[in-house]
Amino acid sequence: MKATHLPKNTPHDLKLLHEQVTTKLSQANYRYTDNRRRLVETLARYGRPVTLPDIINAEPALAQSSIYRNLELLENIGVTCRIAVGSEHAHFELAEQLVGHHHHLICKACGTVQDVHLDLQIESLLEESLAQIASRANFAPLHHTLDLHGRCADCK
Amino acid sequence: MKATHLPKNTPHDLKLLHEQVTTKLSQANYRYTDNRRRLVETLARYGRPVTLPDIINAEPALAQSSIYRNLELLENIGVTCRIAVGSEHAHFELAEQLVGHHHHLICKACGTVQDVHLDLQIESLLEESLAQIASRANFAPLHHTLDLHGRCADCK
DNA sequence: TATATTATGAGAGTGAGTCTCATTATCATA
DNA sequence: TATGATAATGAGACTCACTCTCATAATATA
Repeated sequence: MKATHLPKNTPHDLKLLHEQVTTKLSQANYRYTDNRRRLVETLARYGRPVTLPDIINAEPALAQSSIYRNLELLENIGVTCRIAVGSEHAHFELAEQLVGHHHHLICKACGTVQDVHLDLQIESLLEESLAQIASRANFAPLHHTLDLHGRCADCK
Repeated sequence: MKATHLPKNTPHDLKLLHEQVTTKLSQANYRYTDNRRRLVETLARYGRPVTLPDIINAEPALAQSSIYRNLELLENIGVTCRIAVGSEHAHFELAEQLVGHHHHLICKACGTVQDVHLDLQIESLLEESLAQIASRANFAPLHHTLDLHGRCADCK
């Protein structure tokens, strides 16, 4: 029962991931092409938000335009997620509905983003508090993001 | 003692704000030019993160290149802050050391960003928890950001 | 006032991301 | 397994937020 929300990138997990993506794609009448498999697998292997150069570096055969196109398509069906961390490149990772809710450590120096998990207790307190804030502002909340900015182990 | 961290945009507060900015600028050997005053005042008046078009809309006489240049300069001395919310334009607001620590409600539809404040108790719990996470990851934390994404009162 | 320094604005330049369109791959049905 | 319809791909043109350049203008100090 521990950390079932963490991607482990073992063959078994990859198979499960592919099954989930297959379902989501077919429900939306899309095909799980080789390009899309490689893209999803690359994101799973990195296990953290990556930029387009990161993806191309891992899969040089993929065309830039196809990657962007597929990242958008996959985002629309809840497989992928795009995050803006302020660096020149956007970052992409697997959606929370696949890898679980989490937060980010963002390095101001090298731009690398790392996934972390908040204590469940504080997480629920936080959600409660945010729900209150939202209702006070007449705001319809969808999800929250919590980022810790600083310097990573390599850069500090 | 209530909400002293909130900008109120009254003449008195503006005067105080200008004094603080004057100090910061002169400490860094910069001049508080008319352009910079107008920029700071515009940000104060909006009271929420705004885009470059927003600024030009409020102060059409300011040149685009000067605004960007000054926003960067002001950010470097802790007057201004740039945030990436994922929309096409970056957002800018007064730095937390001037207007206090706060968080954002981000509207997925219109892109507007609104400032909100978290319960002090939860805020400190959160900070504690983040400090733990950081030390575990050997990460040197500087500050955190917490955004609630959804639809604002006008768009929902 | 003279001179050095800083700030400004117009517009050229950069580059991440998007769009186009001709080609290729895949599906459904006979 | 052919055949036509649809979906996906890739190369490169294009967009546009943002940055850079450089000549001019404003300000400070002597």
